[in-house]
Amino acid sequence: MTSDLRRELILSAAKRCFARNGFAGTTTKSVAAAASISEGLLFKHFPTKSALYAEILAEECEADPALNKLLGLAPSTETLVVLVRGMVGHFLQVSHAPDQEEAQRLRLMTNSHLDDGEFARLLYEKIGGLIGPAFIASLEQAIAAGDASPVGREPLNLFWFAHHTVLMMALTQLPAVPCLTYAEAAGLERQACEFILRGIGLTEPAIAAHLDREVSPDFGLPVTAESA
Amino acid sequence: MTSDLRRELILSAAKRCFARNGFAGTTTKSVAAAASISEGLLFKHFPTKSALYAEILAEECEADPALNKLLGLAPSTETLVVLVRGMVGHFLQVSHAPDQEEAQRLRLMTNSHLDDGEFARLLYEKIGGLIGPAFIASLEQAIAAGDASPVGREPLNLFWFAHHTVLMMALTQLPAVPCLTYAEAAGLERQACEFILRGIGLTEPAIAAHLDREVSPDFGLPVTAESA
DNA sequence: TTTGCCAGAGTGAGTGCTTACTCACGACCA
DNA sequence: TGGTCGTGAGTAAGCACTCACTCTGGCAAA
Repeated sequence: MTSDLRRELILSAAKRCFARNGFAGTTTKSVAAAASISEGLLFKHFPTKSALYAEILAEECEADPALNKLLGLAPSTETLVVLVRGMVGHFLQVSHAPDQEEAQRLRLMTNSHLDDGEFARLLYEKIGGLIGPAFIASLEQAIAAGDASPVGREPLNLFWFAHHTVLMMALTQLPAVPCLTYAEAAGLERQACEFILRGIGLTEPAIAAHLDREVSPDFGLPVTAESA
Repeated sequence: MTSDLRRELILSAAKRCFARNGFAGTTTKSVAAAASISEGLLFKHFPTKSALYAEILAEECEADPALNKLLGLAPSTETLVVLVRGMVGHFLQVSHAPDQEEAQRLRLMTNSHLDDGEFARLLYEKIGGLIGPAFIASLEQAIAAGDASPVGREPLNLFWFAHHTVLMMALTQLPAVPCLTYAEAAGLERQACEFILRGIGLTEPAIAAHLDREVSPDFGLPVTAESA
């Protein structure tokens, strides 16, 4: 097997381990076992456990393919709703998605908050830089169109409030037995969307009008930077 | 020194260690050092490291003194605003509070989400059981008074959305270098309150009227169950 | 084609150190 | 004098990390 391929396999296995057990809770032995290699070989590819972890975090900061189509949409109330809806839908799927890719990212992200926060900071900067402008532009358009009341001078904060709400929702659903059971789970996505859209200032009629439309399935996707 | 007092000192020291480093990242040696005793004595009081951790989590589920006055208030729009304002104020103080007591609780809570979630589940049940009814009653009163529009059939979910927003805000501010820097930090508390109050359905006039009032300093307190 | 060689993939039994946990024994006090 | 608070030097297991070694495939010389 080539060195590069082996590296990737190790990184993939290690990501699973670190996401599930945190840095201190993960042993190099367990990573080697997960990658089906000896510990010796592991250390041929990565000089230390820390270096391996650092590389995983760095890798998670890269790339974000499917997000771009969202950001390419023209600013409008509709785009704003699609954005929020995509964000909510994306995070609510985290715990159910089969590949666990997003759950791993959420775990790494949360672990970072409890650690030095550096990884989380990078990711927040990335997310804010990517989605922030589109969010703000659409919110301004919505205000201009009379679909939203202007609230406060810091629309980006509103975006973060929305992000916080759904990220924490996903976090409560992460364990095998969820930490929190929401009432009427069927309508949860809709309820969360409404809460957020009202929170950022959209009017009731605008919310009702846009949420009752069907949304293109293409848009129910990413938001933690990089998609599944 | 009496056995009971020693126990308490150990628990307090251990809580600090576990909160900062998580379970796997904490050594019994470091706990003993933090409590200024030998490891031997530590194991005289607690049979295993796990038992010590379990006791800390169990202890965190107890008691909640200053919260009761909030819950004793008559249901009303005013009470609802006071409640939300208290919740926001409480969580925004978490990272700045000198005693770190609340920061520790937040760390334990977050760690639980990444673990089996059992501790978080207990705490959510407790919080929901305590504050939920008061929140719902006040929201219904607000609707009856015309201060809020009725939205959805599950008001408790709205409470959790609000809780999520502020808990995540606190989490981003936990590391020495915050993960996220909000625009216009001075007005942040106000902005978060407005976001939440709008989100749960309060009308703009009602929000403006109640948020512009001064709030009694007694109410800026707890919400994670048990106060500082 | 065969032979000899070598770079690098891969191993597993180590290394010393740290970990959770124990135990024999002193210090203090009713 | 017995109980219990407290210690510090253990122990075995587990940790991150190393090293001497084998195996394999490709390639140039014979």
